[in-house]
Amino acid sequence: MRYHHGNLRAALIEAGVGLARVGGPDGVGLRVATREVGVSHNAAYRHFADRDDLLREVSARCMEELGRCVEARIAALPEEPHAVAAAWSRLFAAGTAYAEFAIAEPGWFRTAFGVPRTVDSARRGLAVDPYQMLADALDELVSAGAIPIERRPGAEYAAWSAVHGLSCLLIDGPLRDLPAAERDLALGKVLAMAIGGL
Amino acid sequence: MRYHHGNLRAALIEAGVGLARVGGPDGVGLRVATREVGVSHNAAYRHFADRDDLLREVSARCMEELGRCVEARIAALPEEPHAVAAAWSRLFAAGTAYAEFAIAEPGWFRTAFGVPRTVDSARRGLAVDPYQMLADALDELVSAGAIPIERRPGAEYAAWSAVHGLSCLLIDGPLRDLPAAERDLALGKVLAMAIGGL
DNA sequence: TGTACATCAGTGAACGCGCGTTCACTGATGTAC
DNA sequence: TGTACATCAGTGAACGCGCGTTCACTGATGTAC
Repeated sequence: MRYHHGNLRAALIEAGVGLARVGGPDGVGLRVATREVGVSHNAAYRHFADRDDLLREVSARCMEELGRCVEARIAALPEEPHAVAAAWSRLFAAGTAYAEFAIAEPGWFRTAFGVPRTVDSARRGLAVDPYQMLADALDELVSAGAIPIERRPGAEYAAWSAVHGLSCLLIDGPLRDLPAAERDLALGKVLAMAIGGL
Repeated sequence: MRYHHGNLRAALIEAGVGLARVGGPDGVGLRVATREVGVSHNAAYRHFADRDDLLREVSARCMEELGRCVEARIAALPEEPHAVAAAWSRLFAAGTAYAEFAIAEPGWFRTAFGVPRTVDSARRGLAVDPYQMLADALDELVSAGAIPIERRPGAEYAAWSAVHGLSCLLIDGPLRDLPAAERDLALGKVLAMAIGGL
């Protein structure tokens, strides 16, 4: 370890992401992150104003991680010539990936959403933005004629809420211990409702 | 303050509920609760195994608080002779009350859902159970013929997820700073989707 | 090409905080005789 | 009706933890002359 680390800021964020994975937002601390990187605990203050500053950065990375998951699932979709069917299956894939991410990586999921950031900072500059991907899929449905345009405003709230809510209930809430089969039923129901209700 | 408090357990839970209201689950501690009640910090160990024990109890109270809110809203509904319409409007009222509770009392809402409890302990013995109230409303819709019975299984997951997800996004998530008007639009959309999708 | 010096990025010790938890204790209560 | 004693519900001091943050510092880097 050189005296001048060279990339300490990035290293601390990466360490923070690792901590968030295990312990959620509460698991991200300055001392533990610097320890992990192998640097004295207040070297961090050269790169972050305070602990919250680091945490916000980590939270943004977690959000991106989620975005990448959704993106990958959509990219893996088979060719679908019919535009409407393609848009629906993109929406379906996005919802599935979202919920599965929450179950597979609850720490990241909690960190992505459980940290106070302004709407601006929450989305500006994100490499991949799950909310934007959802909005895009809905726009495609409208332009393909599958959804009447007058139902479009606010539709992303509805779709997002449904999938997000299930995710929350499954990882933190009363549905935490649902057996996997029941979980899949619930996910199917949620997606069917979201799609049927649009 | 008598040496023997007489009802310390209940007093500590009540203090905990007050702390949760302000600070969410993290705001509930043994020391701060005992301080609030005016008793030495480890008198609590006569009544709770540890901090988590208190927190679980407080969490259950928060869940009941939510249940009472939903219940009150339903009880305040005007007479509606048509059974189907009555059931729909009960469902609508429940969803509205749920989201409004989350916005009005985010600390309680987070404490109700953010504390690890088994499915059993999360619901057994609750004076009022929001989940049960939702399931009841759905059952009524089925028995009134408004929902075909084959769509009933899992429907509570879908409806619950939608409203719960919106609540989470509004209090902790990226929709935190949504202006009130936009918030109402979102709630309307979510409820319309939930109802349309069932 | 070498040297002086400003600037930057780390170090290490220390402070103070609030927390959960344990210990040995003491004051109050109720019950058996 | 009174007394001895077990039981219960509190007290107060202490331990140890990890945290965020501040301080004065020193080693490394790069730039002007």
